[in-house]
Amino acid sequence: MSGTTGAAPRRTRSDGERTRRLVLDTAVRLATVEGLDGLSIGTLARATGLSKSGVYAHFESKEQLQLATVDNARTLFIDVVVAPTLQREGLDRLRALCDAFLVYVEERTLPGGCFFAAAAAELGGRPGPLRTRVAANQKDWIAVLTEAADEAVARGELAADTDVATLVFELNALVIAANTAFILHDDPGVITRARLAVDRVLDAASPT
Amino acid sequence: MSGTTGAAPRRTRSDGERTRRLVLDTAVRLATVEGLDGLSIGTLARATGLSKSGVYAHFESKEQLQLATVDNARTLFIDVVVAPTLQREGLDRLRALCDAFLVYVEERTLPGGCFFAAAAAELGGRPGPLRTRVAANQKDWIAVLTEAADEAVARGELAADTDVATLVFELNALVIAANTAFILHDDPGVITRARLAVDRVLDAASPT
DNA sequence: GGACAGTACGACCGATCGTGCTAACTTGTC
DNA sequence: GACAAGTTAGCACGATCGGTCGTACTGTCC
Repeated sequence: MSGTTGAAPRRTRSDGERTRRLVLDTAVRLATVEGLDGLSIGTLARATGLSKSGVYAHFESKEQLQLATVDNARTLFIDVVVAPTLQREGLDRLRALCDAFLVYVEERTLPGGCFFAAAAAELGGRPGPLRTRVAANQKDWIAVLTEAADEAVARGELAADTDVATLVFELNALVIAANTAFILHDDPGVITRARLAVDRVLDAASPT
Repeated sequence: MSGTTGAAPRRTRSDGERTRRLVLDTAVRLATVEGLDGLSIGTLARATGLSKSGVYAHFESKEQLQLATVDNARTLFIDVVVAPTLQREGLDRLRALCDAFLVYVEERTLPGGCFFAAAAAELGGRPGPLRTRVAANQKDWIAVLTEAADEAVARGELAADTDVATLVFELNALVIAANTAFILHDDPGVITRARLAVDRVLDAASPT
């Protein structure tokens, strides 16, 4: 049906970057539901309204697309969760980080919950560049939490003998578990429970 | 190469059930790495040495195979994690449950870690019979933990005013986070850290 | 005003996907 | 020894997979 007649809207040159971002933003959203591997070029093309090769033109391979998707998810995570807490410090910031993560989940910023929680579970057992990059991002997140916790200890807002690594492990476990349960059971109550648990953990580490 | 000559070993009639179990056991192991959706009939055939139709003969559809795989994973989980703690009671049993789970992860009983952790992350955002069944199993696990914790409170091994639901949420979060981190980073240290955190949480809830 | 890099399309490739159908062969029952 | 039931393999299907190719159009630079 679509003849060779040029009735279609013409593309300007700078539309390339915009299209690339559209593809990657769509990829991040889709990947939280279908998984990074379940995400197919065809699905991505349909979701963006492009043709398969139109999508493919921006990436040299599917793996490159997946890597770019991870990077895009990182940017989004930083914007939504980390950046808003940058002007806070110490314990205040630590609480803000946990809360921002829970808001990011409960507001369904991404349809399938936290991108990195999904990616970590999917790629965990499969060595390769993708897993490496996801793991690095996860470590960065732990480092952000650790930095805030260390600062809280230095300021005397948490007990001086606090085992920061274990504390951070606990906090991360709580918010990730909230993400999983929220997505799996569609139950907003688990977010509330996670907030309660975060408070309890931080209170337990408060200086005597 | 394989001609029509019947040189292959003949199967006895009761081999059907055995083959079905072989397929399902293989499916559980593979699913922790490839995901329940990433698992394909062809891969499963290759891994078991059967032909594609030989695998398929035991199930009416791929979804039925997936559901049977979930049920098989449930049986394995009960055998490995829950059953060994049945003769214990109260706080002792609660500790044993957490520890058994961590052993189940650290010994790589399944190559991709806990089956249900992987399945929950994969199917979370996708409503359907599969997600429903996975969610039900997850609730059962929480119920097992809750039962032990309630008993511990009743026996006075945990403080009478313990918020059992939040405590169980915390314990589950810790062991699941250990699973994810262990698989993602190949780091046995996180198991140790999780044990530490479990002890801390339980100690914090001990009666005054 | 060409040359050129960028952008997007449709057609197509071999491989694999889930799923049927049929045939060969085994075992247990009569 | 015939026969039903069960078990597995072979083969083929339409669809979709990741990926390539040739083509047409765009804006930019010389």
